[in-house]
Amino acid sequence: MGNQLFIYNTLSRKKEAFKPLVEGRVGLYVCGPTVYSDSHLGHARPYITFDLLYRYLTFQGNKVRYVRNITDVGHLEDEVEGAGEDRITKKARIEQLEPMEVVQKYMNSFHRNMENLNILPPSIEPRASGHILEQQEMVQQILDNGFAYETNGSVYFDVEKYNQKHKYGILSGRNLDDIKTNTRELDGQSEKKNSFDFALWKKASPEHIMRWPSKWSDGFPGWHLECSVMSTKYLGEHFDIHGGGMDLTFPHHECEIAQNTACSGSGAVRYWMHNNMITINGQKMARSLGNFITLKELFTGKHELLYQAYSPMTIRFFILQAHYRSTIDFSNEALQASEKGLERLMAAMKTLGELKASDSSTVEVAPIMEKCFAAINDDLNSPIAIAHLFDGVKMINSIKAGSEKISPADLDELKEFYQTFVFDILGLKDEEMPVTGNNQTLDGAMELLISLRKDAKANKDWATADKIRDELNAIGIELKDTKDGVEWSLK
RNA sequence: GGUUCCUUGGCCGAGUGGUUAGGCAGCGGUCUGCAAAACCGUGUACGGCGGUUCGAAUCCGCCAGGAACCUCCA
Repeated sequence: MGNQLFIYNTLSRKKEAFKPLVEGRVGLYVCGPTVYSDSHLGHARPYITFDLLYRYLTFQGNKVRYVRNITDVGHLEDEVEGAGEDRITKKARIEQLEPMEVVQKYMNSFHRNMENLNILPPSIEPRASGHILEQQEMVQQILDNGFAYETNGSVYFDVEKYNQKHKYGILSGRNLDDIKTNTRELDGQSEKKNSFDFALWKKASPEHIMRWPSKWSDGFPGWHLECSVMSTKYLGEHFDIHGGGMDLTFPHHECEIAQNTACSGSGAVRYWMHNNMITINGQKMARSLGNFITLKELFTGKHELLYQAYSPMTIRFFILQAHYRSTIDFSNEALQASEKGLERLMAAMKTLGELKASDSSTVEVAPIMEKCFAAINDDLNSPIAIAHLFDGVKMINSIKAGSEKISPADLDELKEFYQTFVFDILGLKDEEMPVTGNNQTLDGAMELLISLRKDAKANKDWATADKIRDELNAIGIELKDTKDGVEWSLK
């Protein structure tokens, strides 16, 4: 019980004890990005959330196969704007690039962002364009099973027929009758029996560059197919966890379930997990709404809404300070608070490493460790875990100040715990700029200035001492007089 | 219009019936030649109105405001 992970399953709308299909092995699939522009803050959330899950499951001793796809085929654009072109094709035309060049460019940028955020790479990162044959096979299988029909070279999923045998809408809590009365009429639906049917294979219009031959037409796979296909291929017909943003619940994940069920007779996924959105002024941050800030802009501070740059770890910590199923609101104030909080935590980590043990403890280390693990076990409640880590920070500082004592055994345990929990599980890292090492000339000059200032201070020549400090500050070097001597850093 | 969800102190954000969330800011203090930093301590809350209960931020109802999904979307 103590080490039992509970996760909230969208399918049951309850927290459930997580038991992998095969003891000690976990199959995890997460919807990856469509690579047609730079990732924004909102995109960081699922990848950080599921990175935490991946790290924790691994820490628990599971062998985890983590599959996260790259969508490089391009989903259909809004008909009004894109006139049937997919997003990648459209972007290619604007930038005068080959579609695959666009894909490569933004995939590289995505990978850089992920590395910056200390997000571990998945075990397999399959690309939709590399699984066209498998997708065609699944289309055929669904056709053979009688849950799809072909019209003008396109193949559509027959939702009504599916619903007669299985239930459509189990994940999002919808029923077909409601959908029938509430689905808007969109262009290009004349080919479909019903507006809520969705494409499995789409015939390409003449201007559509990304296309593949098939027995139905030269075209491209449907919106939702790749995840069904690639999860099945790498994780099997049944696997443990599928994650993604809440906005994908319907229709994307609902359709995935329908496709898998239409193929094999049952859904593939045992636990569906959905992270909530990042908002800005209370509204969802989204590419389509134009209210997004890219990760690159956050890291460099180059965006009109940003007061300053925020480091990748500040972003990671900011996201971990909210529970993944709650919305989290972007603001400079919130990010600055996270930055300060993270600095405090990291400073305590350093202090912990330098702590001296006494012969006995006046503090208890076990409760903190237990509470942190209990929090993560409770549906990845990272904000609670972090709150308990801060209780530990207070304890660490008190030991340093001498008002509390810690035994050698407790100290070892505490060190080991913080190392594991903060770095390995939460995936934070110390990103403090190295003060020395990159420029020996500068180091030497600084040593000289600090030593001159020390002499001035010894002579109570405050004018000279302050001049050195203030003028260094003016050119971007900060001096701090600490108990352990003078520290300097580039601002 | 349909479905689902949210409303916590100056800000962010936990918390599902009784016990301090936590971070940031503020305030007080320690340290310091001064400053900064650091550390310690500390107040303010549960959208409104009813109801259930010995007791509700937490359960129920109504009202107000907001959001997500229903269309690509993390």
